[in-house]
Amino acid sequence: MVATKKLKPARRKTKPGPAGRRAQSKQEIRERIVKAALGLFQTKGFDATTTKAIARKAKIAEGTVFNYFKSKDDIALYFFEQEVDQAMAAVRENPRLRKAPLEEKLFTLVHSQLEFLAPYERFIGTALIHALKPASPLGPFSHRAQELRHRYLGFVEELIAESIPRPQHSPLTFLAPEVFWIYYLGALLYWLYDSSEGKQNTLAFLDRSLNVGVSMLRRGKR
Amino acid sequence: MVATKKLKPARRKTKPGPAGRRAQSKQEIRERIVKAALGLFQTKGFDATTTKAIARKAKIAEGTVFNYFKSKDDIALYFFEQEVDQAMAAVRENPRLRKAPLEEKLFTLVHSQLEFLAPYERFIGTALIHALKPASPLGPFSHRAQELRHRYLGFVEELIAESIPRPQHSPLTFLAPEVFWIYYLGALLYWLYDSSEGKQNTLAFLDRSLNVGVSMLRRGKR
DNA sequence: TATATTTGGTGAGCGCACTCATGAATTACT
DNA sequence: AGTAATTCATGAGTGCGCTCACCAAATATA
Repeated sequence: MVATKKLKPARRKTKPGPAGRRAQSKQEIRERIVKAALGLFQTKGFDATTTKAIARKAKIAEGTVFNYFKSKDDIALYFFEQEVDQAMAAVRENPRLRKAPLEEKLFTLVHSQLEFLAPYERFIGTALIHALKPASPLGPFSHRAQELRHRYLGFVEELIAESIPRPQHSPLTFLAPEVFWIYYLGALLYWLYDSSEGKQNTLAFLDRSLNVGVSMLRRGKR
Repeated sequence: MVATKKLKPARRKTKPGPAGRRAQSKQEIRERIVKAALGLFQTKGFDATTTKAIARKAKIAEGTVFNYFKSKDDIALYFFEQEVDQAMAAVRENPRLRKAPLEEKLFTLVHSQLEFLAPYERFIGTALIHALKPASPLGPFSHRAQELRHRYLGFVEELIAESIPRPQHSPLTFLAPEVFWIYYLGALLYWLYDSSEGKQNTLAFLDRSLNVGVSMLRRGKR
């Protein structure tokens, strides 16, 4: 029963400095984890990145990662939350867009998302593959990602509502946000494989397809 | 090559057992695995079912499971393949449907799928949760499930093509199979939570929504 | 029948994501 | 200040899905 175990006294690196308060340190560690994880995701891919490696790079114990994120998928999800929030804010806070046509708002939305993702292209690629696996808790239709998706769809619905007058609503209008969600996934794939300079092919594709889509929405009254 | 024959005391190793042929045994084991897995999925849920338990119930070693299926997800996928194939066959082989309107064919398709799934409701529930996780390799958008999804979408596209004349094709028609895929997922969820007798609410929902959807497709020309 | 080749079941073992009892560092209370 | 209460980093441990070297049984070849 009595195990002669090497009990290493848990040594904590006490920063002698005017050590930040708890909350401060918490925020800092959270950022260290995200930064370490994103770096590894980008260089090694999502699956090949272990939580142990993330912890090592963030200079914390492996278990600590799970004090901040419920799962490895959650770390990636956190990143996508930032991506979506940032893009929605970009649309909302642009006064020029206030009275712009719907297709322009949607273009800005997707464009902002892609800009945010740009530095992490490799990560996005591996994460998307991972996410599209039928069992992925990170997937674009997953339970875990539901809240984020819901927020995004709600926002798109809002944009549509303020551009398409009520009486024109058709069953298609009701489905539009869902369709747009799929559309965004398609655009992401297009973007990932777009090797044109500055991803201009993707931008052109967005422009054209959004025009077609929105005009279909307008015509589709009743 | 040149045989230096050695004479050894003959060792009879042949077990008098009714040794089945290899192929026969293979098929049998495969079925044992599927049956054991489905049983456990249904009673304990997908996640809570371990491959060890499946092996134990199928009376084989754990490793053997992976000689027949690449992963645990693949076992579930195999089940869904049967489901889809069966439903497509039900539509194809029903002569009455030959000249029936599109909405009727689609209704039969989905209805057949639901009938097949009926005895495994609990399993479907847990599997769907599992599958909708962003990282699930079983998920409805996963890489692994891609082939099955492709087959299904191709079939739906065929049905649409033989009902909607070419010149009426619009961008919407192009997207229709993808939309229908989402629609099917929605219907599955509806069905899972439908506590009405004989799931009649789901059937009514299917009837109404397919009528609306198909007529939209017809009107949406050009 | 005797020997060579192939098939495929086996289960210990691996690396993984994730858990948990522990106790040190911090905060709250007096 | 001292002391109690709380927070939370820690890392060995757990159980998982899955791999692999092994070798017996089945089959092919003689």
